[in-house]
Amino acid sequence: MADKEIPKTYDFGPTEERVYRKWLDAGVLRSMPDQRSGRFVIMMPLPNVTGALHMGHAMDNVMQDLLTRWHRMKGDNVLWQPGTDHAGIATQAVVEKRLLELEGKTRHDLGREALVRRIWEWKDQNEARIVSQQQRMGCSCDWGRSRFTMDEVCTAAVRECFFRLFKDGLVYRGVRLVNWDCLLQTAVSDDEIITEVVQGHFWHLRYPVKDPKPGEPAHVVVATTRPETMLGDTAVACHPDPRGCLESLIRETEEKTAKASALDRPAIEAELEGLRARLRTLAPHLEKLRDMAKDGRQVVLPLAERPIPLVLDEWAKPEMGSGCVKITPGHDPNDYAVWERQKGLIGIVSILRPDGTLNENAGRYAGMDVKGAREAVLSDLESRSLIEAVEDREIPIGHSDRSRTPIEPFLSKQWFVRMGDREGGVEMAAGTTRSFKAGGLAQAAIDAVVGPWKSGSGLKLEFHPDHERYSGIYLAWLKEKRDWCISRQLWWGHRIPIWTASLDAVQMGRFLESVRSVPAEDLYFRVFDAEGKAVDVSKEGHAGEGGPLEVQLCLRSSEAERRCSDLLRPLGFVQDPDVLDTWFSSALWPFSTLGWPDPRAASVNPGQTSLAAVEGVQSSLGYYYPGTCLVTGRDIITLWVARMIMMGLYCVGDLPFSHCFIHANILDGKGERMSKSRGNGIDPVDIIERYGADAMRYILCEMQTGTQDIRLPVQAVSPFTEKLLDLSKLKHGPSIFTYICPDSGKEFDVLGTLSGLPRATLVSDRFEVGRAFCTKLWNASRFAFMNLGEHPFSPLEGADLRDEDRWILSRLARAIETVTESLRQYGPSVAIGAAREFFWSDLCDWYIELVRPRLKDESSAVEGGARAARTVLSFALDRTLRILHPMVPFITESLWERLNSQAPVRGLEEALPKADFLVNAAWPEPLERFKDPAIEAEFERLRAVIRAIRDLRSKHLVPAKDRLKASIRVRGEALTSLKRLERHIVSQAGLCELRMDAEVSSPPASAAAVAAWAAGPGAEVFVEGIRDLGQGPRGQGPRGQGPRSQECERLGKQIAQLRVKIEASEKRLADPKFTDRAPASIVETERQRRALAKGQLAALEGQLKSLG
RNA sequence: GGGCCGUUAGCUCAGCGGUAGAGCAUUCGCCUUACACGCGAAGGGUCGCAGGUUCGAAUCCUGCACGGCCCACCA
Repeated sequence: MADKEIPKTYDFGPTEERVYRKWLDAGVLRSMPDQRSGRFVIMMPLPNVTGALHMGHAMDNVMQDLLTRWHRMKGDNVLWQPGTDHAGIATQAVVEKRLLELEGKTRHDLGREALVRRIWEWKDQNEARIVSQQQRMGCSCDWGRSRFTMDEVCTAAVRECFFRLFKDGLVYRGVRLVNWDCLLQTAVSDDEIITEVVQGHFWHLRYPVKDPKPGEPAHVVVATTRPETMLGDTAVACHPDPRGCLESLIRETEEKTAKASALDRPAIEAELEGLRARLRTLAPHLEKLRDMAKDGRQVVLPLAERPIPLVLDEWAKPEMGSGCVKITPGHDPNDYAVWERQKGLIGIVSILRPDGTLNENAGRYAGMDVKGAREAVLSDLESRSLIEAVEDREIPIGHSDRSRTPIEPFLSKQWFVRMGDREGGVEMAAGTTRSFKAGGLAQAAIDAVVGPWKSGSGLKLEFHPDHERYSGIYLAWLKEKRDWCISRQLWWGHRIPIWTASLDAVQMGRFLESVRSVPAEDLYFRVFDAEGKAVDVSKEGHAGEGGPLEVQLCLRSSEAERRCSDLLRPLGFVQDPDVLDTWFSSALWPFSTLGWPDPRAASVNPGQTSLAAVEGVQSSLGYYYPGTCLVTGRDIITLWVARMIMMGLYCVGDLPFSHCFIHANILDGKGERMSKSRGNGIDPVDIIERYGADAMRYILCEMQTGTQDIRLPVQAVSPFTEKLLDLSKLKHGPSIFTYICPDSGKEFDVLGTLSGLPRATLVSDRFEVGRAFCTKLWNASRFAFMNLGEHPFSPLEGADLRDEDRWILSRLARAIETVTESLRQYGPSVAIGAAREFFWSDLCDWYIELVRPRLKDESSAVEGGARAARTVLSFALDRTLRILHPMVPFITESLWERLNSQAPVRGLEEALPKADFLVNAAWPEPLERFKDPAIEAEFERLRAVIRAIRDLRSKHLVPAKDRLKASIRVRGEALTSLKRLERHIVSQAGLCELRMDAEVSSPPASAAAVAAWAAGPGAEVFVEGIRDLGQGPRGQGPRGQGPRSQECERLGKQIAQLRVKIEASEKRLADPKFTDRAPASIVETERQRRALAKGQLAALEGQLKSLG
């Protein structure tokens, strides 16, 4: 390929497209089980089909691609499983919202089937966009295995898993207080709630005592932030021992006071005083109430005019409010707990309908929404003088993450997975060769991290890069072992495979009869009586004689469902209308995608890779499970990681992955988390279009330094001026999503949703650096291509290598080692830093400059100079492209093509195996034998000497073309070494003459010679023939002083610094505590340091003197 | 309220017991035929504050301030 064909700048756009297409066409990204034992399996954290990807996803995807590409090059059989998540609630919410906005319809206008069809259409559009974003980033997943959580194969896994859980008694239905989203009308999990603080009030209400006896209070005061819930009150509680409770609190606080710092003391003392006052004034009152409660007395619930009991419960805190608390079990989780303790004494009332309006239990307030009811209740209480006081207060209120509406605690029937331990334990992976016993599901996931347990294949779960920290988050969540509410009252998702019917004795008989004809493994059922107690119908006399019984029947598969439908329909069985929590199907992702429970029967989409075992090839499940690594952000540890581990162990009997790499979150310039809805989210495609995919990947790798979240200052491209505007410094328009362009004064929008305003693209100029790197790589390669000629390979012998060749090979060996080791330790930043350092600072800045003369001078080819230089250069470029490929795959692959065409055979002593594609070329072996600390030290000195001369040139404003005379005073081994490398000093420092000797004297002062201290003890550099500083070509220095006085000032400063250093050093060395206690090596370095500093001081003083 | 994390050069971050580092930005000089998305050189930090441990602390311990995250929650 001729030089002219290489363009001067790297055009990333077309290259990226072409290279990615090439990988796809060649099928190099496909995975297939084979004989290799080295495997690397990553399950992509499935993006939600609803959202387009942002920078956070880009980080996640690039980290996975980095590891995937590295392992592919290492020769592992690699599977990166891509796919998307149906994201039940989020997706349905978006589609419903659009339906309402665009067509003015609700989901009920459409009906279940039609809505679900709409959502499928929506999913198809979005999925395509996500896949295209990932491909543009360079994700090397196996697209031939792409899955969606509602694919047939995933659905089959969901049913199988649910069936097993149900049969094992780990799934149950119960009436519980759940978090209710009144807009979407579904239960949501704790994890889907975000707390927002709002300004609210704290109302103190009076509840009249029913038939007060003499000496008893006429009313009890309770306080609430939600007065409308009083309609659902079923009791008022006070503490069983208010005095004792207060006294022990006072004791605790006294202890705290004793330990408190002076700063905290006043606050604690005030608290203490408050408690003492309560003990004096309130305790007697509370004790009276306690006695009344013991006596079974009641209060009258105002407005409802319903008597409710006064009960004793420790939930009532004597130190707070009035000391009494209203109990609303149907609408408050704490009160619900009180109800569970006191079921015999108090009732439970729900006053809410699923849509958030009040129901008939609310009497005349029925039909009002929460807000309206609150106003009405307050005004009615007010008119009866039942409000004792109102305080302003900030109240944290849980909001649904999806609908942004306040969450109501709501009593409803839901399905749960039992997380806690069970007597006798739980059989994990029952019926398989990997089965084992665990205390419970959560405990199994805990055992995976701590304790002696190991999986059948010897695995434990390990977090990176900070196991201690991240396993802590994981364990803390799991230890609560809270049951997992898996039902959602949505239409989009996996429908719960349970059919229920209420059967009388006769029907039960018919049911049991017909079920007998169904294979036992197809279904499982449980029977409950009216109280929800399990009934064993196999026993005589339990088949519904006492009234109708509820049958919960689980059908194992869609075939079983088809087979049984004729049997069940006549008996009135109906399928549960709810769907499963999205995380239920995501929890199965690591094996549902591989065809569990039966890869042979797993159906895949047309054109996709079969999961079944075929001739000579294992099934995908058998080969790729257990997988290797999960890459994700911190917030997913509890939501997803823990659940995958549990389900992997429960269903398959081994860990879905044994490494969990937690990467940083991306924040904006203000330190806020990046997200589309906040208007600070960057679309990776915008970055790719502006800077290139490799530039983006380069920066993302560089930013992944450890556990620290990363700030990425965000700029808007002004739609008016095209200039980059720093978002954190801009003034907002009327909305927080609009900004004012400072140059034009016009307003723009960053979301693209505010009609009428031009939208600004969000980018970040941090990516400039990545683009610059790619350009540099392009140009260095271009230099190589221009100088390699049609380079035929012939083996090198040791004698062919010159000093600079040996040096760069040693540096290369080190770089390969560091990059490999850093990748192994999940340290992308260190890896890319080492690769960059080698490539830019060693290869480009020095090696290429040093061999330039050899490459230009064909005559030196006779002695092997040019040939060796070309061999080493092509080899170094080959290795550089390899170690960079996982980070910047596109540009390296395209350069690889060119390198292959120009120097198809590369190597040093022997030819290396050829590789047509870099994507699956071998990862570089360590070059142990080329490591040479001695030559590296020599080059360190060489570079220091050259820099010293360049410094002098720069200070004295010597034009680049002027050749100077220099001399170096140096002795011993350093002299020998520098003599050997003399030609490099001459060429790199721009000299015409160089003298080096132990006895070189400084040139006469009249020649305005200057000395500089160079690297290592005892090397002084003098340059002759430069202008006196007082008569520099410009006359004036940058600060308006003469260069001479400026230089004097600089020298003076350095001398002062050195003196301080020497003084400190001497003080330390004079201290026997240091010389006795510190290790000898440290003391020795300190001595050397002092000697060095003294030498430098002498040199600098000499210099200052020569300046006059 | 409980827990976790952070605070190092103007910015973004490394370093985590032995002389304060990188990239960007800044200043100065260069269009030296691979590269001005570049080359050469320079300046810039009492490592949030206060104590303690140590011969020695950015690094370990304690407290405080500020910022962030997670969990629980004030009825």
